[in-house]
Amino acid sequence: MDLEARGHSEHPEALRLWLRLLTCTQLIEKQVRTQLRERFDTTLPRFDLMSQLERSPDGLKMNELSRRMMVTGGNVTGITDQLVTEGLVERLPVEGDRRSFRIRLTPLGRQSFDDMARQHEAWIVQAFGSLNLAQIENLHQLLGMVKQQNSQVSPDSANNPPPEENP
Amino acid sequence: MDLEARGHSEHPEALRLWLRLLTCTQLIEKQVRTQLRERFDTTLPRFDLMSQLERSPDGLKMNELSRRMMVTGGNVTGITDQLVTEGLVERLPVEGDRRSFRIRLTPLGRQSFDDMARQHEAWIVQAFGSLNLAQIENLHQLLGMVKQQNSQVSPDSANNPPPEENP
DNA sequence: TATTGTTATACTCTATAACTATA
DNA sequence: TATAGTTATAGAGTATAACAATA
Repeated sequence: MDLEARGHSEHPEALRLWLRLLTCTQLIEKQVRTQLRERFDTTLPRFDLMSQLERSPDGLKMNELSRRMMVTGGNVTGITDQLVTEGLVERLPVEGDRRSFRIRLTPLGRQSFDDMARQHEAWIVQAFGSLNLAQIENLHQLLGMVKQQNSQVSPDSANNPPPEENP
Repeated sequence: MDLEARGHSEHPEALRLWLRLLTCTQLIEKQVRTQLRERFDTTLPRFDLMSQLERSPDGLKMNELSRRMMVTGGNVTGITDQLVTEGLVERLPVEGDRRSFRIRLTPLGRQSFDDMARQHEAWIVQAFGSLNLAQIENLHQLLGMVKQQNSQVSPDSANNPPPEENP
């Protein structure tokens, strides 16, 4: 766990910050992936897709899911296929465009997601348990500036609208 | 790019922070991976392995590399094999234990890494370009608390020493 | 017996590009 | 001609477990 050994520059502040950011994310992400696998026999991308749908009761189109999850369309098809097979999501027609679908959580999928989300939140609260509320909000605000900067220079920024903030 | 839609709790501060942290890391990591591939025909784990070695002129043993890179031993063997084939790193004997090797950068590997590291730093400076120095150090310090918290509860914390800080 | 490292294997995730159907 | 989604493929990345050599 010494990713931060990568810092070696003469102006190392940004580099050190990046390595620490990466270390923190990997530590937490590894825990989340392990728990999702062991407790719910699922994966982070599957959980991610379901959580996108949880916020959109009317469903989302494939290309919208692809944009939000930051992966290409073929992958969304694959993950969606799995979840459809398990009865957790469904493809619904879009009136007026027979090429498109709305992907939506089924009642079973919503129940399943709610169970996972409750546990997931507890893991995350634990992960940030050493910070008080002011520190959490300070971090959130600073990372907001980082997010904005890197959304603008993202490789396909020409096609994508800027990232949306949620209330 | 709406990973943050995953926040849905009634006590959402930690969750929102996590989703933003994940988004920021993914945005920057995607850029770094793409650049490493396009400009240097290499990958992040290869770069990571070389950067670990760059800080240890006498080399590192396989299990130490495995620990620092947070991946299992078999993977380190595979990446090391690639880099040995390309003449970038070498396996040297460890006196007193014929089971072990020291993995070390070759002169060619050091030169290659220095080239990449220079570019890499520029990408990272750009990624955090919207923050001033005080904000960078503030972020670094707050994430230090997160790192410490999650190193302690890491799945194999029984075997691993706590994370090391670099000067 | 325990440890170091390797090999073999399988699976998830990903991007790319060709393809089908519809607009 | 363009767009929405699928299929096919290849490769990265990872974990697991069995294995060999040495301690």
